[in-house]
Amino acid sequence: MIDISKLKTFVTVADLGSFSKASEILYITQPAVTQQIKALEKTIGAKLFQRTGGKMTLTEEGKRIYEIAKLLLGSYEGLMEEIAKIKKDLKDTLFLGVSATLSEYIIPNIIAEFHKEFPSATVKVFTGNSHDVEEGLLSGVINLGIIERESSSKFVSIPWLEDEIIFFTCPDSPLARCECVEPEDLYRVDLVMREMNSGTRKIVKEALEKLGIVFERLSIKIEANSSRTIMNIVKSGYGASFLSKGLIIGEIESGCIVPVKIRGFNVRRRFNIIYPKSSNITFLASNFVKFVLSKTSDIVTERV
Amino acid sequence: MIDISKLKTFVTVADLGSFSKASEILYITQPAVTQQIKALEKTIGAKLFQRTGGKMTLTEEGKRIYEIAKLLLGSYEGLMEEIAKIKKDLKDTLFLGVSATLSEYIIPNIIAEFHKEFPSATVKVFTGNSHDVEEGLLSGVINLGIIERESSSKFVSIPWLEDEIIFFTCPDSPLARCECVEPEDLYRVDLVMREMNSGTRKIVKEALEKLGIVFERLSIKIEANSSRTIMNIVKSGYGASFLSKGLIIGEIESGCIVPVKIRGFNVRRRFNIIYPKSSNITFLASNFVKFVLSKTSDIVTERV
DNA sequence: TAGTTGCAATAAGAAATCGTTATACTATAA
DNA sequence: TTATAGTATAACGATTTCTTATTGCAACTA
Repeated sequence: MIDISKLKTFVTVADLGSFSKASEILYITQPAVTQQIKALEKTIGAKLFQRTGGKMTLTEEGKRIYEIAKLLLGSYEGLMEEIAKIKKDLKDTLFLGVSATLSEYIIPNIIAEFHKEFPSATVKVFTGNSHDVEEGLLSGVINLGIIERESSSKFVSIPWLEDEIIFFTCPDSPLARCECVEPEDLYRVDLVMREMNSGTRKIVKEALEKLGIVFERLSIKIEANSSRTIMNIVKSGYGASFLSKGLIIGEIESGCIVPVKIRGFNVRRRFNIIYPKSSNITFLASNFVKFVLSKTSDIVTERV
Repeated sequence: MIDISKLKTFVTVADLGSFSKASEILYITQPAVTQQIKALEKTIGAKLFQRTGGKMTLTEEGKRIYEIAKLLLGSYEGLMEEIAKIKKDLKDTLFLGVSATLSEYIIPNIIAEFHKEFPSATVKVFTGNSHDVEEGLLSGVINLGIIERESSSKFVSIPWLEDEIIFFTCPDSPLARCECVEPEDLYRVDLVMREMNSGTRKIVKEALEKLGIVFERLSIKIEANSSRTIMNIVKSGYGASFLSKGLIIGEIESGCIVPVKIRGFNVRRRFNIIYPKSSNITFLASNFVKFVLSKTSDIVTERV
């Protein structure tokens, strides 16, 4: 298979009429040029240059190859330009991998503000569970992840916002009148829950089991993978559910839903900003981290 | 510098959606495919494939590269086709390097007849002195040489026609009446000669010097590098000259010019068909040798 | 005519590349 | 859970392709 660099050498020699001059331009030694041309001539099966006299001139076959070689080198230039563009684009792009919960309340605002400060930057958000985010980070598809739990030792973790999971129902529900219910009362409530693999569901399950609840005995009548869907279901008068405080704080304040305390139930978790230890953090990603921490430092310190 | 084979691999993987399938088509192992794609991704600075799921699908960057890569591979195909054409053309072409003397009488007929037997062949004749022919053979520009003297040990020599150099003048000249002249008589004759580097001149000079003639004292009034010019000059009544018998046999028979013997002057030389020992003789060249020897075997054996 | 100079070819060794085998990892299917 | 298919990784060997050093050749110059 013919090498592009050999063709480049060939064209350069043809243009300059000299092996040694070509070697200077190509930053290789003259014997390397000789060898490359020789190799080309061998694969083509014809002399490409006339060695007679002071200048190297193309043979008839050399001329035929020259024309096509220039075309091919043109395509190659195009390829390299496209690669340069891609590199530039990627340098200006921040790929965020964010858990479903976060992507719905804090992150949109932060991205909007970040974009004001870095107008040339493009931010792309992948929403997925913690595992997806970690995988994306390792494969390089994602620059920065924000997940709801501690990550493995492969990642650098920066603790960020604290999040509280709240039990809530609609104002019409009998539960809404209680200040505080016992864990066992939950068996008598129709529950709306996040889907099986959800981090929220997992942490709620663990917390309830610590309080002696057999999770499987709860009457989970509806499952959904969207927090907003869940909230709307409860808001419209059906059952109760668990969600991050940040997601429902607006609705609580407007009185659409009512938070209910469960005795002994106190679930707080901290979101972590993570990136792989193995690869360096990108310029944009590091700026995003700085930006995010400065914007939320008051909240973080307040709750730690 | 990006390798064409890597691009070929990339496009194949993209088309098939699988590393292992691509490896089969490309006749390499699957790890080789992995490595090539990885190397590409490293130089481009972006993932080209999404590894999620059963199929390998192009990322956005992968798609951008894919389009250009196909263009480039197209140019490459064009290059390979042109190379194939060149190889075919060269296979059907015989490059002969022939001395000036020969190119004027024997060779044209032989080529014409050879072409009848090998109609698809193209024969190209370079006329030049022995040195030029040897150089052309070594550089590969010429496939077969026919020269007037023994060649160096770098070449295979096949003895061919014997040639005799004849002294002649025009019928009106006083010399024309002599059956045989003495070498010293030449000092009194105006001579027409081939140019300095001519093989004919060289061999005549040597032969005359053996007979005691000081070559520089001869009155060489006209020099020409064309045998035909020389013959025409003598034919038109001026002086005398030396030329190959084959070149003037027609004119002798028609009485336009008259051969004159010089006592002790007997110059015969044998043309040699030569090709480099280092490189193999081409198919066409070998057929040409066979053809030429069969056509002239009667003459050759007769004179050996 | 010999010596100098410029350029290409050759030789030999070092470094990089690339493909191979063997093996590990990771999903999906049974 | 195991089996299987497909990809990733590791290590080694072969090839390629540089490099430096040297030779060869031709043109120019004294």
